[in-house]
Amino acid sequence: MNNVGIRKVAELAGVSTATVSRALAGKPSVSASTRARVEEAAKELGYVVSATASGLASGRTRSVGVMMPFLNRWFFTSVMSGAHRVLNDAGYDLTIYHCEPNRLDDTQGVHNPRRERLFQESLLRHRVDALLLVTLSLTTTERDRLHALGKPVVAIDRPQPDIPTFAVDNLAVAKTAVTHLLELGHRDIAYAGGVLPYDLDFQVPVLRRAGYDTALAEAGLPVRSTRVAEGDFTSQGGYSAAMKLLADPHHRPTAIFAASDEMAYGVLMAARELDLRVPEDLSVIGVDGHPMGDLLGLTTIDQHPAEQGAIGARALLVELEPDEQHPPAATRLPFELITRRSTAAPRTA
Amino acid sequence: MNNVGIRKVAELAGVSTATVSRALAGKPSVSASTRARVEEAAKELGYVVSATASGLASGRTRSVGVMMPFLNRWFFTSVMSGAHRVLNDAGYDLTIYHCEPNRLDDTQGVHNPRRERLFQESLLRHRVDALLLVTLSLTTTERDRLHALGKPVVAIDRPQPDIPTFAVDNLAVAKTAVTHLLELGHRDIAYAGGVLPYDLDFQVPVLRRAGYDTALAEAGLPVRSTRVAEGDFTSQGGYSAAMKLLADPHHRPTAIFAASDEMAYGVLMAARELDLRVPEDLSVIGVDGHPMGDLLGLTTIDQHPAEQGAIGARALLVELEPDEQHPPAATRLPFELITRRSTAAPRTA
DNA sequence: GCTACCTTTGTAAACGCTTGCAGTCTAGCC
DNA sequence: GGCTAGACTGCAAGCGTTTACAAAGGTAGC
Repeated sequence: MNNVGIRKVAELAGVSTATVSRALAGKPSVSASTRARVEEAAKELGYVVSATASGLASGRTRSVGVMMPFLNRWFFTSVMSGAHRVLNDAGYDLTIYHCEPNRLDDTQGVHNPRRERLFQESLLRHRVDALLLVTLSLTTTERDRLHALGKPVVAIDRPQPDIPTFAVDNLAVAKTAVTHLLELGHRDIAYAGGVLPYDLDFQVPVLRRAGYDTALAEAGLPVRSTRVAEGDFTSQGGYSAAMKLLADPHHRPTAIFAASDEMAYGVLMAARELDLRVPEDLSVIGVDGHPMGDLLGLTTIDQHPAEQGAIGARALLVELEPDEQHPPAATRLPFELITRRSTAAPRTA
Repeated sequence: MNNVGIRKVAELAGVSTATVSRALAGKPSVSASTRARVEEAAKELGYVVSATASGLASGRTRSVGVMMPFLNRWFFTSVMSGAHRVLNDAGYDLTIYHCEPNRLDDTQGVHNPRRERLFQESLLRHRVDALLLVTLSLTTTERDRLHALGKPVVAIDRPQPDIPTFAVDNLAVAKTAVTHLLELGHRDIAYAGGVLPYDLDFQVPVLRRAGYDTALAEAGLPVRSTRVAEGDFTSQGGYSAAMKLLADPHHRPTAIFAASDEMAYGVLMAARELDLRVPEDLSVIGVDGHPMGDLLGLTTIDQHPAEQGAIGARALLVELEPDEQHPPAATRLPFELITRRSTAAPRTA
């Protein structure tokens, strides 16, 4: 394949392979002149360290695994994208592990062969130095296996016991959204909550729901069950939730807080279908920062998913490269209210 | 880390490491009883072959690289997702390479350090056994470097010289879309074409445009420049293209063929903003099979992106494992007209 | 001028598998 | 019964780096 090995470089540079290795790895104990000579030789021969050989000898692969429940949904891939940028710039490759969701309608200990193989085989191959979990719920067994790997692990968006997690303060996010609506004068605000069909512990939706409840309570407003509906985290889910919330033409909420932007799109569809104008008849606010929100004029809480991935990645780098100087890690993730056309004061206010 | 090596398994099973290796690799020259004993020993010890060691010794990493210009756009990640399923089931991991687009507004030979590093370093590390290129335009130099790797390479969606490519027949896709509109009775059909801001050779949009032209020509209709507009492949792009196409209130097309579903969403927005009802005042058809199309009632040509990824992956597997029995590879990719609410006969028909 | 120490480099032993080659054993054949 | 082919298995040499340790060459202090 690549017939240029470290030996040829060593020969050309007139040093030993050990020195080549040290020079190319940026080790300090190499004189400037030697390092220069080695680098030039390497460039001339087009030499690049073999990942497998280096990995075997050093025990480090310079590769990080990203585990996610969905490989083609915007939020998850945005996180991945942000992580990729950071890790790649630090010289790491990304390997993706698809951790298939355990569906709610399955029994807890359901036998999912792919997922099982992931934890019992793939991860044990030690192809990666560290793992980034994106919005994942793990069983105790799975968490144990992860810890047994003895590698840095960081979770994004969904806290896991014993795993450092980076997530926005979902309660605060929800409160911000609802408060925005309250400040516009809304008093009858509904919540289109997200249910992950695969989620075993509901963190995100529960917290957002709690934020909704809290904000209403603080405003002295009641939380009514007819003002809460659920759907999965897609526009379809948002649509069906909205259809429920808006079912009674004589008693409709004046605003809907949707647990994600894609759900909010569904709410917009529903409103349109019911001939409700947004924001005149109904205000809508979402969460995420999905790119189509701009065009649709959707007010949202942007939680900067790519930035979340980047932050998680930096946290891993801190552990992977303790010598390096790292900027202090942000622990509380930023979010931001973006006001667009879909929210306004209620007509009857 | 993982202190169970092949030697312990060999001891426990009472055989040599060579036999363990062969048994676990599924080589034929191992007796059934020995194989069983080895497998049991491995399971008991929780032994899994080390990826690096195996890779170094055998020269094969059991990992495939996926190169894409965008890491968080639906089409690309759907392809990746389909490929992942197939490859993972075959025992391969996926490593992602972000090949940053060379933007159109750059000079051709633009110096993009990340992209350069990808071709001059990352790929040379031989971390993967094969490569899947998703909608990528490469320079000659880059293609040469790829070939120099001596590894199986397959491209999806955008033909590259000397690289086996799997793509839908974009001309036929466009013709199907336009023909659908013609059959509904439309005679004034516009094209909201996609421009990839990064694309250097325009394959997809050009072919779709050609299909549009052909279908019109076959129907004896003229192609007018005022009926063609371009935007990037996003809903924003579709929106601005549609705003141009629909600018003259007295002379509007009765239908718009958008080069992607996301663009079609933008067209729908534009129509709505102009108080045009869909499909009464304007029919809209897209291409892709994006999941939100269902809710939006968008007629589209589904090109099954995940299936494209799967097909590309299978093609790689054929080359990676010549011994195995493989089903014959599909070469022409399937697509499918999905009729929904956004298209109907024109009112004036 | 001698010692002690630091910097830089080389030597060679891993790292944990895979695989060509050779050897053993069994069974079939004449 | 001797011979051969074939089926298994083991031996040991890599695979291409990294890195602990040793060695060499300076430098500075006294």
